[in-house]
Amino acid sequence: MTSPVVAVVGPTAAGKSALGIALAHAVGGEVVNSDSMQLYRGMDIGTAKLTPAEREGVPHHLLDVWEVTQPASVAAYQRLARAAIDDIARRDRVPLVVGGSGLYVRAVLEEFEFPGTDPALRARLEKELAVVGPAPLYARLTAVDPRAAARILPGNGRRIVRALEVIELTGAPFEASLPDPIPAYPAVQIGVDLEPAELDARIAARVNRMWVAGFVDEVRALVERGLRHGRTASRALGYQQVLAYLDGRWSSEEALRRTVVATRRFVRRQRSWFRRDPRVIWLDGARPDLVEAALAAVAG
RNA sequence: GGCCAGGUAGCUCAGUUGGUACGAGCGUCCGACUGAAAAUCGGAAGGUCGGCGGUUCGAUCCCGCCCCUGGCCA
Repeated sequence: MTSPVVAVVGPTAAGKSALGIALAHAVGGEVVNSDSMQLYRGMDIGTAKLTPAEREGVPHHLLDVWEVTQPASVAAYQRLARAAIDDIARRDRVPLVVGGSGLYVRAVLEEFEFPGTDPALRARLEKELAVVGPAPLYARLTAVDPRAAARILPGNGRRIVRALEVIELTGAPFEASLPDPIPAYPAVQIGVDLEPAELDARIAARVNRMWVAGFVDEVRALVERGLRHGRTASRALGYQQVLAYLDGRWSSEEALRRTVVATRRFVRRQRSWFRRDPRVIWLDGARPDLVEAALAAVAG
């Protein structure tokens, strides 16, 4: 019997990476990253990616696989992650999916089929959105697929465009809500979180440390490699703010401050995503016996 | 000490020619989320309108005094 996949989820800065390492040592596991931004090569300081030394010899998969100019893709990630998990399991090791990108985690752990995409069609719709705004596109969606329209808010241009893309591409309606979960692997999900005040303090400290560690230089170097043309990477937390600083729009202090604030907002979204999944077993990241508690949860 | 500007939501500010503040942006809280998800979008809670007194049927808006902040002068 193959061992279940263990997922470590929760808001940023709560201690997922460290727990992942500890669990890997304890159960003979390997980490599969499920943090959308850590997939980018060169985005290290700003994503709080573990350094090779901090990985303590534990193999990590799906770090540094994309160039910053490449747009991120859940579907692509899904294929890569499943291949990594299958490979780890085949070697009788335990796959540990560690990261805070909720959709990515679900896409891997559950039966989740993404309809296709068509870059040209997408570009056309996005251009239209930029020119006329979401209202006309929403009206069209309402006419073509009222069910999908009812589930997407009229102002959400991004989702409207995607829905229209899928409908045009497949000729079928777009399922605009999350399906009931059907596990793709037997899995245990461990949620790590901290008291709000404590997590806020950790975030502020972490972002300050990033600046001291040369985050601005990291962004400068990535600009040379095309960061500004990266649809996804250029919008990553912190990177987005430092780019504004490099453009002279904000001072360095302002960029730092706004990164802290934006990270708090991100934490809220992560919580609201993971909280709705009743299967997640929540543990306080501050408890001294965190690793033991997590192992107990894994053992069932 | 004198002059000027200003004190309205947690923050930065609109506004009311005197009649219950349609306040805005940001923050905060809650939620949605199927190929950008560290993205995108929605909802809610927050206000003794600096203090005291006066004028008025009625004052956040007018008058007086006081307190506080910034600038200029001395």
